[in-house]
Amino acid sequence: MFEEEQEKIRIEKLGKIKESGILPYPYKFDCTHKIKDIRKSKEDFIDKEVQFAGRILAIRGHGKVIFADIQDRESKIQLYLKANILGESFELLKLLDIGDFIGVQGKIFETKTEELTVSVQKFTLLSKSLNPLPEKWHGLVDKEVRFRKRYLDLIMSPKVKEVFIKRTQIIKCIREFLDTREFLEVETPVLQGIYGGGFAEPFKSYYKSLDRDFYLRISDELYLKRLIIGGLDRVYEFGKDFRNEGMDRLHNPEFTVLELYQAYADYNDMMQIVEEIFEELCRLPESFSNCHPERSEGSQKDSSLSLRMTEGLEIEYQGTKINFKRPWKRITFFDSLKQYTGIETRDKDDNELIKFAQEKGIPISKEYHRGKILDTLFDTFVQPKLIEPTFIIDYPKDNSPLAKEHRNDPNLVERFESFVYGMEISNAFSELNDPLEQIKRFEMQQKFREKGDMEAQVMDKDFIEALGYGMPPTGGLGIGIDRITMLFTDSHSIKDVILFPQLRT
RNA sequence: GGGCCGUUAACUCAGCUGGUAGAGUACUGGAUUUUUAAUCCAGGAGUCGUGGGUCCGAAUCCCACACGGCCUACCA
Repeated sequence: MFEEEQEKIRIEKLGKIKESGILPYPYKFDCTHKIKDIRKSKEDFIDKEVQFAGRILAIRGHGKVIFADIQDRESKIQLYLKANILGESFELLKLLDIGDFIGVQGKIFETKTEELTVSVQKFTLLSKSLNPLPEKWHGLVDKEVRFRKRYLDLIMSPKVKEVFIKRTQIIKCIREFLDTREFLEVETPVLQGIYGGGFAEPFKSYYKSLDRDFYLRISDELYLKRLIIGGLDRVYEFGKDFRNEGMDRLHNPEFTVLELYQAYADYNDMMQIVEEIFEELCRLPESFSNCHPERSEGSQKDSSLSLRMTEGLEIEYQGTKINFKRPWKRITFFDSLKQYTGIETRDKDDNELIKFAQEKGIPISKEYHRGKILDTLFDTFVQPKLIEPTFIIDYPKDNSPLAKEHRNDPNLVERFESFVYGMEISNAFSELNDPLEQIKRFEMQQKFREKGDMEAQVMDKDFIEALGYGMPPTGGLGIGIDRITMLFTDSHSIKDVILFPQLRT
């Protein structure tokens, strides 16, 4: 380690720093301000003394004067370091490098080019860096390195920082929304003996003490419902789910989901919650970009990419304007299929459907049960067309073993999924609370499983027992946090909104 | 799983009709008291992803592998 030319030079500098009795890695530094505070009301700060800290990102030497740029979490400011102000310590600047953390004390002023600047009276090394940072102009471009060394990405690109700050704001916003409505935030097991609540292959692990296989959860559903049974009435959990499947632009093997359950509510109430949450998210302030200094013209690929403000209830995603004004469009599952395939799938038997799919060049295995065939048709013909926020409602029973039968049609369940820009964003039911019916549904899944559908859900007897004690009518909802973060940060890939996305190791 | 593209200095890239490497940034030394992709002068820095093959000679051509990107398929 640290055997590159530049690293050796820095280690030599580190030695000199130590020799001169300076701690290269001191313990703390008191800041009176953050850089964004200074930028936000710069008139108030002119000639004022401030003390703050950050990482050096650029150094421009001019003999007896040195300019440097220093960056903290939200912002950046220029330092003016002058020999006859700093005296002897001016020489120590030679031992500093781009990448080092320093604390500074100085007065705010504007240069003749109107750049907000700190005239430094005193500086303190807070951490000596040994590795050189990526190039300042192009930044870090290589996507692999960006994901593997996200810290470098964050240092080099304000846009990336902005995305992840936004992500936190989104979660916080939803949490406040739910807390206000007296939902209780809870935590349920990630390690589960029986996985359930969704269709997916799990990650498998092994617990030595119990000599038993365990699974990483694919969903929080069955545990949260147990809490509804327990009388907690309104619960939610932000959590990671894990699915042992491929990864692409929209899928990461571990991903963040919000699930919430509300007693005495149904799926119509859940639709309203989705609409309201998105309305809140559209109102989130841009707290970051407007305190970051403008980049110069023609600079950096991302000068034009700074997160766009939402205007009213409209966002722009990948060049398309999307409006979240209530009410969102609602179409039943079968109507949407009819609209986009041109055929009434409800009237067709399985063989006719398979034939139709094959004529359209969609590979469908003969073993598919009806639900899966319909699902495939939906994914192919309908989902990509759902750009504007849309609720697809009233799904066939086969694929929804945890949803309650539709009040007007025994072949359907009260379920919806919401789609935006062709992406599935949420999934919700009027929850099935009839224990005997739940047994039947699990048995049906068991049959699918025996026929080779390894994603069919597994019978969970303990859950049935819990249901046997009585669960009130309940509405349940899951929202994909990664995907809504993509929407609100105009990110093309899920990897752009997960700090450390899964990569091959 | 399939297709296309990529992997060269710490970073961003050039070099690819085969003759064993080049620029900018960064770094080092020097000049410079309002610069901001600072500028000017000088300099150091690369087992050209890995392993094979063809050839007198491979960053360059061929094969395999690894990692990545985009698209596509699967998986909700």
